[in-house]
Amino acid sequence: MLRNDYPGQICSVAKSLEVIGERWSLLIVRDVMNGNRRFGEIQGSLGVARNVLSARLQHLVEEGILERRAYHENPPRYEYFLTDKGLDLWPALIALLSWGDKYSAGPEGPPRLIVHKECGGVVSERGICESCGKLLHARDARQVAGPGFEAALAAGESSAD
Amino acid sequence: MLRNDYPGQICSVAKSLEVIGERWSLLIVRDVMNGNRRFGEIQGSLGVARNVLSARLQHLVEEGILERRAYHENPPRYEYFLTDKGLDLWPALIALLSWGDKYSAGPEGPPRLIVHKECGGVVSERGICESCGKLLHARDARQVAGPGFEAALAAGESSAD
DNA sequence: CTCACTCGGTTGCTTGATGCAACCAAGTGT
DNA sequence: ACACTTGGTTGCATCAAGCAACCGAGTGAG
Repeated sequence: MLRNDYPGQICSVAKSLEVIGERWSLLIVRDVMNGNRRFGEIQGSLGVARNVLSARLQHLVEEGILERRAYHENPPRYEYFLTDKGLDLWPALIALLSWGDKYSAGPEGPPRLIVHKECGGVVSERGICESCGKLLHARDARQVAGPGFEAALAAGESSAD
Repeated sequence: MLRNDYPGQICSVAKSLEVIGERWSLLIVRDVMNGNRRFGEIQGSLGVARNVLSARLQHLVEEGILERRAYHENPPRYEYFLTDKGLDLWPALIALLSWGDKYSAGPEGPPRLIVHKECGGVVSERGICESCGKLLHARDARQVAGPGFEAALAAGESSAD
């Protein structure tokens, strides 16, 4: 039995986890969403083992979540981009980010904030702009350093952005 | 290095995944949310190995996501309940469910639907009732069989509810 | 009173995934 | 000519997951 399947489950949560539930997969998607597109960038940012990253990227491409495009021929050099299917993982990432912020952030506040590109408002747990009230999608928002960023840095964690 | 940590990551997504990113953890939370509270029920529903389930339940209790209560003394028998921290994972589960529905459901439609208890409306990807427009939380909704349920059953998957 | 069964696990073994370091191929820079 | 970069692959050691067997304390059937 493979590691990444949950046999006999009817729930779509299980289906989702079969695709992006493996260790590192969701963090790779998040990394690409934040602009890290190349093998070396992602590897450096996450600290994931290179063989594992290679396997995950291949899997995510097969699943239609990432797309691999050559930015240089000979020697071939590639960049990874999110497809619409990959971008649709944004609400799940936002939900996990918010949960982590709520229960793991230090007293300084969350290390990262998601802001609405258009109006600069902070994006809520449900992916709604707290300033203008719009329901957002992946392309409408970007990540910036939050109030707890410096503290997290000082705690010996790498910048990785 | 432990399996469940992502060292050097400042992002709260990584923090969340350190807690609920291990295989089976999120499905256990979902199972308890759906009313499976006992070891045997969860084990039968998920088909997870008993030693792994034991380890995950213990971990989730330590993390304050589940609470273990005795419903019978001598021999001790326990039930697991979600804490507020556990219930707060609902938006993330909804997001993953919706993503799975969108990309893995058959032509019949999703196998499960989340409905608003109060008005019976279907709950959207962001945990908002499509009927009355309210922003919902875990206790406001419940899971029911969806249009694709029978098809999923016929596809040889277990009922597990 | 005994035997089978339930419930909530634990233990031991096997298999498979992950982490790490070394290596490689095709350029580029100095 | 030699080191460095990029995007990997390969081999090996370790750790986690799956499986089956077992256990302790009751409960129900005959």
